[in-house]
Amino acid sequence: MATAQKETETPRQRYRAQVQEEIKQHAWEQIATAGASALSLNAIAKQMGMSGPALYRYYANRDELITALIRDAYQSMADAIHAAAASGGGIRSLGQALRAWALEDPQRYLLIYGTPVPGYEAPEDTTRLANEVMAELLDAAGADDLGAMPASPVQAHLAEHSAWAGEHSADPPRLHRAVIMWTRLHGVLSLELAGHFAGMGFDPAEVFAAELDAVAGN
Amino acid sequence: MATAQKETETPRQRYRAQVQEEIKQHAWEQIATAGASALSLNAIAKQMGMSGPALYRYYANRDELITALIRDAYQSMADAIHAAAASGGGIRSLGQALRAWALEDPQRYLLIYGTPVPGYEAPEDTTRLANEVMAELLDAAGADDLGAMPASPVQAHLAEHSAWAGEHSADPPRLHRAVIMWTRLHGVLSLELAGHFAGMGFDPAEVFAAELDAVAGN
DNA sequence: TCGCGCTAGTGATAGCCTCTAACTGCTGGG
DNA sequence: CCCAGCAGTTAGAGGCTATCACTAGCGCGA
Repeated sequence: MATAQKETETPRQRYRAQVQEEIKQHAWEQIATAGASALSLNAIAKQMGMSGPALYRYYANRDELITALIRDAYQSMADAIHAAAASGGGIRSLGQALRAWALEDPQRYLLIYGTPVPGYEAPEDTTRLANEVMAELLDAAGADDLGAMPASPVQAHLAEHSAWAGEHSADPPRLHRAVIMWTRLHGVLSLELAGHFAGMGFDPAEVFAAELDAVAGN
Repeated sequence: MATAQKETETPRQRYRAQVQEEIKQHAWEQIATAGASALSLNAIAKQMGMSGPALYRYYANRDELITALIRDAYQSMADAIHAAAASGGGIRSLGQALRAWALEDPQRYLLIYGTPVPGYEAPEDTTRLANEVMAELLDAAGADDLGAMPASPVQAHLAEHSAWAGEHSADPPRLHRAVIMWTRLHGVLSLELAGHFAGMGFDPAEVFAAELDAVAGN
């Protein structure tokens, strides 16, 4: 069968994929405890009982491994958002799902939204996944009443540059709500994850929930 | 004079301070072009025409240098905010000043608000500077009409945990406005600096200005 | 089933990095 | 004017990424 060519995996390919997965798992453990900048291929190799250069059979260099991790992080986020959207709780449940996903592994969130390396260019498929997430936000942005979003200059501006919004590109209030949902939730979440609320005593969850309410239009 | 003891700087002290300043300047150049993770003491030493270990006379280790840079970044931000507050343009001019300061050197902003290293603990005086900035936000939060901030659960919660707010700790709407000013502006700004709006076509300045309007109560 | 090609893994090595240790030579304060 | 202390040096340990030349064995095609 001509189509089976793709389905059939040789034992070698299977082994290869398995080892790549194991490498990523060890990498996640390192990142979770010491951050992405401390990730060491050497240390991973030792943990797996093999000697340094062997890893280069599986990832051409450190950047390629990190890129694979970023890809997985995006995928994981998209899955979480998608699941929340599918269960149909509207903006609030989607926002809470995002927060839960971020708190589950802060460094995973920061791998996507943290400090970028100046030269780094995100690969094509991660922007595709980012667009998927935006599409989900746009869908959710229409679930609640949009009457609470009065026309404003920024809506006009967003409507003029709305190629990213796909089918919803002609709905200015919706574009606006999707954008502020993204920026406001990220604002609270990233400050919380970075520990900037640490000494202040209040509960970030309360602020997050309030922002979620504000976005939903209360 | 007993008091002159502190004022008088020996030539050695002066030289020392001067070299420390020069080291920081080279460090900023490196950070601006390649990010904080790529900062190399060795490279700085070579740029200054001296050999590696000499720098350890001035900073005990890499972390101490980075801490000094973070301190300077906080100070610079506090100065910018303070100048904007002093010129009295209210929330909007303060927000625009913050954005201008951040865009002037993105990596400097990210040194404060970017991905933290898990083990890192901010030194005492940076939290003092952070509090200064918050105090400025709290002052500005009262400049415009607070009637646009209806009572809400989060205001009650913030009022219960408001030790960080100093003299304004008994003014729930003001606390709330200061917090959302912080989180919302940071939300837009950090996504812009990290390049997450890159492929979308709209102007981050418009979104930023709209958020500023929303905080001011329009 | 046999043989060979390809692949996984090895050690050696170059070139970075941080940071320590031992040493030298200048300088400025008493 | 002299010597304590400070700046700067070289050497080196131990970490990292990454390349190279090599070996050993798996599994595909004949």
